[in-house]
Amino acid sequence: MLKIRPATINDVAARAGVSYQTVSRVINHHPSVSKDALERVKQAIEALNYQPSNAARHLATQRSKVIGVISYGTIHYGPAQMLASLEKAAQGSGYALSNVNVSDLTFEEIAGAIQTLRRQRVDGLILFAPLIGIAHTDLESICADLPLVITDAEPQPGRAVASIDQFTGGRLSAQHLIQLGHRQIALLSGPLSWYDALLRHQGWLSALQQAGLTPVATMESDWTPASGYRATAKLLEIGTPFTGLLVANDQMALGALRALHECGLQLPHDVSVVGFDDIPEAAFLEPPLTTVRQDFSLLAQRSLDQLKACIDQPSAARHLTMLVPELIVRSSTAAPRKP
Amino acid sequence: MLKIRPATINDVAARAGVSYQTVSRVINHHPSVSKDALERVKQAIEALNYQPSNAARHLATQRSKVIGVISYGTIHYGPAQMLASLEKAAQGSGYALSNVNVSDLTFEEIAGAIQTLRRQRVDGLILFAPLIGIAHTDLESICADLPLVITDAEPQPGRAVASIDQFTGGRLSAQHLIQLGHRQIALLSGPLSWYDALLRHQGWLSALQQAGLTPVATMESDWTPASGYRATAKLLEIGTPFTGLLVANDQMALGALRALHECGLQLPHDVSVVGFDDIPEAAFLEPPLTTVRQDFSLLAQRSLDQLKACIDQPSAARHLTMLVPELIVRSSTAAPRKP
DNA sequence: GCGTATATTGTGAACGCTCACGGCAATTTC
DNA sequence: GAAATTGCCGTGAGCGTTCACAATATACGC
Repeated sequence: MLKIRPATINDVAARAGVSYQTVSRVINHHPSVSKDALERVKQAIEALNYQPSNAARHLATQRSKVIGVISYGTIHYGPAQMLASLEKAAQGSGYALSNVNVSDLTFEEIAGAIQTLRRQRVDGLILFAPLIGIAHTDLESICADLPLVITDAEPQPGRAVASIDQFTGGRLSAQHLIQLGHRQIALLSGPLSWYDALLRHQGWLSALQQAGLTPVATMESDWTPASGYRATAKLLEIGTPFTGLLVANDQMALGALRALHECGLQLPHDVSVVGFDDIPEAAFLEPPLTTVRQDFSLLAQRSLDQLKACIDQPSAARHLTMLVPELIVRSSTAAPRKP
Repeated sequence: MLKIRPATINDVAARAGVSYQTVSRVINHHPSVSKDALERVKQAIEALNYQPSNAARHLATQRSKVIGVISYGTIHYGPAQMLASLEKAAQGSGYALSNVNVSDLTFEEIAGAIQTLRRQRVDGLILFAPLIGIAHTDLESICADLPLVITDAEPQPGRAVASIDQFTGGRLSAQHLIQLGHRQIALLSGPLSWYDALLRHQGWLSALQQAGLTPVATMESDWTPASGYRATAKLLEIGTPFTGLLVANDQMALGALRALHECGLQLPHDVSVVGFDDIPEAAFLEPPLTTVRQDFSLLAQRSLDQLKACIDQPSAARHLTMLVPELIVRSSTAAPRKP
């Protein structure tokens, strides 16, 4: 397999008996090409299996047609969904995606990712990472000149943001338990360094407060089933009385379910549990999990739309898109057993 | 935000008072640059926040430093893992990744994806898609000139392949049930158009056959918990007698578990279930799931290593890397209840 | 002090494409 | 029938970088 150079615009031109410019016109669908030339060029393209070089186009047009994504934790359900959806959406509108997954949420990592994407001269950036603890002025300093959409992070004045309203999501799940009659509610948060984990937590607190309640316990875990299991086991061990458990994602809820089972508790009669995400597994857990569903596919589409708007009209006002999540009631929640 | 052109090598050269070539030497770590010039150039780079343009480099060097990935079903656990691992591995060795996720396993889709990646002049291709039904001669015809590693598809003579040995994985799980004493075993496969689903299935059959058994039932589902639930419910409905259930992935196993629970069956005493994948949830199901673990991170690394070898020494012999999966025994399997 | 080796630097061309412009027919206009 | 318009096509330059080569400066040997 000796490396054969791909055909160039000149090869096509020579074969079709026209100038390279005419070929360029054809591949860019420029109208002023004669029927005859068009046909010859098309045949030559076909015969040589010619594909225009993105790199050369990029250099000539100063647009890379690539958008950069900075993501975090793509092994988790939500981010993985989002990424897949973004890719699909980008494909549909002629952009390629370049993803950099940061392994730590430090400023250095983010800055490094931005450098990487800068080398690719991405036309815009979608920041899909929880950015707590990273000063937005710092962020501003390294990508002031890049069209940027922030997703899953704190809204900033003047910044385009597309997000799912995690606060409302948290409120919805807490209100659900409250309406069922629960008064002793424990909270199992995700890592509060994640912006969405924090917002869900705040949403819970807001709803509880409104009902005149305070949580009987508050725990923080790391999104994994194992951590949810440990936290719940601990809660049971120290004998905290609770009839409702709000969990920040379905995977941790799964761990919690397991801990509750092992303790011989009946769900939902002894304890009601609400998750978050509606992973495909949620409906098939024991019992099927009441949870909050987020539409990642729509979020991806909106983020991309906003970014394209930023790219095309750099002067246009940035706005804020908020998608409201949806409560999915299944069998892991019910009215508390009468004492 | 008016679009400011990023600094070029010439800007840096002018600022440092050297020629552009010297700057090129600095960014490529060429030795013959004087201490003095090196320092000045470095400062200028810093001051201008200069990043070399990948596109221009690509054009000049004829290497894009991008590797293309064609993937399928990245919303599922395995592919998502693989993709994340690949990206990490690529980052570590100076390559960027360009992923195209095909939504159908038709030749047209694959060909289209390859066209897209050709435009990017990827240095190599990792085909991470089950390719049953796609003639390898067809594949050969569209990417004979591209370094290619096939993962998760049928090995081809002369093609580099890195794969997890799904057949052995299937055998392992079946042997486990057989050793426990099960004789009535039902099979719940993934879509047999996926190469790995097929191999797992064949692995099961091979082990059963070796023990002189035939499956009491064979079903095919679509990887989702919902499909696993439906298939198992049907199995129970028609009264098939079985004590062991082999399932092609953990998500379907989850659905199966649910169906068994609903029927009032005790696990593992009435029925033993073995899954596949070892998703993070598996250890926390009710009961914790016996399953087969695949090391995607290692697979990604090996695939990339092979691809780099293909790129660097086009004439070297291709070989076949097979990773052996591991049986993880938990509580969803036990000896069958004595009749 | 002169030729020669060595270290450092600069110049021209090329990579594959698009953009701005200019040229030439064929057609239209008066 | 000359001038203006239109449709189609080609030429030159440039995008930001690297490569091959040439040029200069410095050091060394005798």
